[in-house]
Amino acid sequence: MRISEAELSVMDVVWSAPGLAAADIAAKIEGKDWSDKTVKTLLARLVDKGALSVERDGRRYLYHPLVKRAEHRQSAVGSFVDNLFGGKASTLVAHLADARDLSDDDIDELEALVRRLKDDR
Amino acid sequence: MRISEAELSVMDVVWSAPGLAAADIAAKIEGKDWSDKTVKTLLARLVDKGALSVERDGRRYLYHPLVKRAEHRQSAVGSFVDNLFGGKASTLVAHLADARDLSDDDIDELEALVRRLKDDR
DNA sequence: CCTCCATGACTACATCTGTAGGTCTAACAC
DNA sequence: GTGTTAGACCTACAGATGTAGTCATGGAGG
Repeated sequence: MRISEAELSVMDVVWSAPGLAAADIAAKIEGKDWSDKTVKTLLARLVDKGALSVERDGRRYLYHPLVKRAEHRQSAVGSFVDNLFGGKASTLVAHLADARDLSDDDIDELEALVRRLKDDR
Repeated sequence: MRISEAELSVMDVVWSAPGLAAADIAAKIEGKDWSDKTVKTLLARLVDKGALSVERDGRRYLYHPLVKRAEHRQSAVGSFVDNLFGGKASTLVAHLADARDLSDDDIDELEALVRRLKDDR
């Protein structure tokens, strides 16, 4: 189940605040100047795809995520690495360093990850 | 300039062997069971987008990359991090370990990379 | 020369995406 | 109870994408 870029903006809101109605979600979307109709369409598509569930609340619907953000991120990272880097995660990371300046935090995080990985193996 | 998933398979071949004709490229595409027409269409679209250049060779065309693989990877990684991880590279990295089993090689490379990054800062 | 085939050129078409617009209905304000 | 309106429901439509098919044409082979 693929979640498109526009849909992802909607999911982001639902993930961080589950149980909102369409209008509230539309209001909380940042960066995009979308009509509420647009947001409704995206919500409907997400429900269709099984990414969101709806709960009736009087005359409105409240939206809840059916897929977890972490799950989605994981599968997205997986296909991304496969598509662009022939499945080699280290190649991705190498490009990450070029693509954007890694912050000290980023580097620390990487280091911690490496330590964890080495302990595990 | 966005390169779609199918187009990327074509680019992969052109990147690793520039200067081939359409039929040869089609033959070298792995994993996909595409008609040569499909490959031709993708090539045409890539030329349109300015990702490939053509060089006439008698009655055929030879294809050369106009964008470098590394450049494309970098910009793709950039948008990916922005879209999915709010621009935080470390969040991506955190998910990397879960998304796929990293090979020992991957881990070694990661370690080397971290060392380099730490030296630089 | 005439035929056949490899290639290019153009066309096709369903689906997905981004981005809305209209209509209908039920609840809320009076 | 009647008009107003928020929200649901359906429809629209252009561009991107995946996946090909048809037509024309210039060389290669006989």
